[in-house]
Amino acid sequence: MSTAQGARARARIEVTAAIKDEARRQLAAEGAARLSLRAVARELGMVSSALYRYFPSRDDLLTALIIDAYDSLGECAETAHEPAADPFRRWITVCEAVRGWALDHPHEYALIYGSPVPGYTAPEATVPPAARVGLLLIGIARDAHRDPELARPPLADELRPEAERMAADLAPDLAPDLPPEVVTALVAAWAQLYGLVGFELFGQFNRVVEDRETFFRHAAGQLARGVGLVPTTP
Amino acid sequence: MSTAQGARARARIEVTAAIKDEARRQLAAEGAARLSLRAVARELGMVSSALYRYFPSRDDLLTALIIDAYDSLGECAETAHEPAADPFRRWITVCEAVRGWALDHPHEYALIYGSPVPGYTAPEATVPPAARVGLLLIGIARDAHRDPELARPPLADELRPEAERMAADLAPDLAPDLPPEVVTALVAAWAQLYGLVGFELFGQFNRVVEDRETFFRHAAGQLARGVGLVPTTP
DNA sequence: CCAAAGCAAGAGCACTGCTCTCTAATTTGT
DNA sequence: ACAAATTAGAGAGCAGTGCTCTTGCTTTGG
Repeated sequence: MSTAQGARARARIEVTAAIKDEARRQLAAEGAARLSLRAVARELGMVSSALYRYFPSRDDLLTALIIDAYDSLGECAETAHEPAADPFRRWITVCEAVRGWALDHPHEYALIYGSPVPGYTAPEATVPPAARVGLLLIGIARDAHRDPELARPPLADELRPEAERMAADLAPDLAPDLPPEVVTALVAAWAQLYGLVGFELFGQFNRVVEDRETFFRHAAGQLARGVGLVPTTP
Repeated sequence: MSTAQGARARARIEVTAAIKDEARRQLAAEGAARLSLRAVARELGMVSSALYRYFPSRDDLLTALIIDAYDSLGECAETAHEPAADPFRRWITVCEAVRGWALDHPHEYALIYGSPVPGYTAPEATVPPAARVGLLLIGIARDAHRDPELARPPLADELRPEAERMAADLAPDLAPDLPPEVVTALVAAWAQLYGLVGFELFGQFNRVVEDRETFFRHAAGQLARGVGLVPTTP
């Protein structure tokens, strides 16, 4: 007797998982560019052509790994998150979780936030998992800005009219309840966070920054300040 | 009659240049991962093995392209730089030059600031050209902080002792004449600048930021503020 | 002027992604 | 329960890759 879905279907999801596991191992060991379908199949004791029943191309395998990586990072950040703490602490915690995950999974981080594989465009399916960390940060800012004591990040004085229009275009779909300048600062901080992590990960800080842990904590704190999570202490 | 170095030597540098040119064309057209030694040789009408007389491996060709890219970016930033303007304007100009170069040369930007090629570690020769933009930014900050009116970026209050030690370790070799907290802010701004550019370039801002030009200018302005290039206007 | 060094060419190895055909097993419809 | 349809795996094969080695030829330097 077989289960509702039949033995074949179950074998399929098992093999699919095994392929992804082995592919992830090779990814972690060698990097995305050296991930080889044939090597994965070889390691799994199957012939390479059989693998194409599960993933129609190498790019499809990579897409699956990308989605998993986004989810892994998102889950890591969500787990680390302490919703009860104050906004500043929450912000730092999430940022450090992102950095920690990146240091633990450098090749997967490179896969999702490094240069995209040429000719490869991420399908729509990657969007929701990719947004998880961003949503977390938005949530922190949202909670924080219930407190009227907090500073609003100022728009640069120079080109305020343009900047205000830009910020207004930016805000609505993303976080309608937050002031436009906060959303702007948030998006910038989001990108800058990945700049910090990427530079550390890809070796740009070698021989420049020694105590990277402290440096990152400090920089993340400044980002929080930019988003207006820190009360102005004059 | 041949020149001092002989015809053979001249042919060598010509062929070397032709190889790099063709490689750069393929890089721009297809990206680093699809750059093929054989294709370069084919396009140049020579056989692939002949190419190894000029570049002992594909990685060496890539290294040459990386150095050229760093130099191209550095020169672009230095050309755009207006040493006579005020620090804020100088900062913005250099940042926008970096962004512009990145948008014009996406694959070359990905090559130098994206995920490193697996197993590839940049040789020492890449360090000086890679530092050009950084030195430019340091110079701007140095000039700016001759003005005592400018704000010093504050260290985060939370962990000031650690942060001060970190900043002190960071400063000496980089810019001994600048206050440690400025150097810290500078290094962070440097990384964050590349986070902003990378996110735009690699599509992370799709459907999020529409007016990217204005957004970037604003964010770069905030970076300048973080480095203390803007007088505090209370 | 002749040996030494530098060069292009070709063949070849081990590898890659991917397609095709063929066989065997399993699921499904009647 | 049995035939039909679907599906998994195996193998051969194609076009491409980086790279090495050997073979002649040309330029160079003593």
